[in-house]
Amino acid sequence: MPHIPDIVIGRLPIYLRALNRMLEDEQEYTSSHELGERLGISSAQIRKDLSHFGEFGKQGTGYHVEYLADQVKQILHVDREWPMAVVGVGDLGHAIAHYKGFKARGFYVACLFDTDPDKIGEKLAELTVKSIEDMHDELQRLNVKVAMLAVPAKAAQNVANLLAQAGVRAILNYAPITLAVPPNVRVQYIDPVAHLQHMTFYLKP
Amino acid sequence: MPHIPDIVIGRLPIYLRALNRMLEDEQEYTSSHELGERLGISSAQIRKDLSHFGEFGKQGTGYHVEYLADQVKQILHVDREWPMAVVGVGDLGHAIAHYKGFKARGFYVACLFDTDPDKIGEKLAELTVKSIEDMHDELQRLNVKVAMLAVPAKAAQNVANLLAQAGVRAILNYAPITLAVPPNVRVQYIDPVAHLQHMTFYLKP
DNA sequence: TAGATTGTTAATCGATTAACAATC
DNA sequence: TAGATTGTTAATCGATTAACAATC
Repeated sequence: MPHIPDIVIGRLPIYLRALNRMLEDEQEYTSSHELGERLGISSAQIRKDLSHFGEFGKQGTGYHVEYLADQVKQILHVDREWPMAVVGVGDLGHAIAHYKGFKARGFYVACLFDTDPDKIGEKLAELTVKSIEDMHDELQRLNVKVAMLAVPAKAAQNVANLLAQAGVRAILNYAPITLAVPPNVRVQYIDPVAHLQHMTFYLKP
Repeated sequence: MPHIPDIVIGRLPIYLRALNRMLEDEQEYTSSHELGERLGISSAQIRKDLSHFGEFGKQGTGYHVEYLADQVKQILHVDREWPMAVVGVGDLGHAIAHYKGFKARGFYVACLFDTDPDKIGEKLAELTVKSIEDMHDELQRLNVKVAMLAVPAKAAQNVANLLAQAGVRAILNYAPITLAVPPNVRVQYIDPVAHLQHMTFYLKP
């Protein structure tokens, strides 16, 4: 597996999402054409993307949905359940902690942190909110490599530093700010307002 | 303004985010180099992107932060406040309804909808949750063109159809499913798990 | 066998970058 | 003036698509 473009990796979760949907509908086989049609992507791109990782289809019949889903899960390393930390238990942190959809897709919330003394000690989705002070030790103890960052923008960079120091390697950042992190740490951004602004460009007022 | 690549539009909100940050820090001027360094983007790309829309800088001194921010806001049509509908008031819908960050960036939540009779009538952030049955009329009345979709995956496509029929032109979809919509409706996706899976690819287990 | 669909190659398309004259 | 930085052009780089032999 040499030199796979990051943009290809970014599409695999989308493919997996569609495959899971087909599995729910008890569909046994699919094709690059069908998958492409559903996702608004060309069939050629889907075949090319998958070809980076192996040969998963059969001429004439296409792809076995369950088999392909299993393969993509392996490729993305979500054929297991990654423990995650959630930092910041405001409204968003609560919603994340209660969300039921992680397990089926390779993750679970293993611990919660906040700085607010009123929140520390709070019970939430079978977990107790801990202080940021205890974060380093807890992350090491639970072997947490993945974190979701749901704190105010002002606090985000500082928390990111602490996470990196504690060995976290992947941060999903909900704060509307670009983070600076060491090269061995990956960051992905969730900024709903940025998506909204992207769309209003095309809206004639 | 002919033929501007969509990928360029997608970066403008990121630029705007950084400019707002600089404004908060009372920084008067910036350069494509500084902006690029902060965002992990080349300075050439930033200059090229902006050049699609006009000439906003001065040789030698760079860009006036406030002026550029105002221009980008105009380009994205967020020099106003767009009323939004939120459909689905579960944990996520609650978090969205309570979120304070929309106004400053060009949006506000104007109405809330759900199908659950237990939730209809509930007061939430100064708004009353309405039935999906009333959605069409309410959206027309409030002239809502933008919606956030926070319902379960199973219900999402159906709600998207209703939104499109009611004249909504931009949908921010939190359900982990690709939607089929008429060509005059734009959709953006927020799938946190997809981002997590993107990152675990690079994590050696 | 005939029809369908893969995986792959080569061609096309589009985006990013490097370089620099213009100029504040 | 000297230094800095823009906007733009042309070159480079990379991603997407079209086409098709292979084959189920």
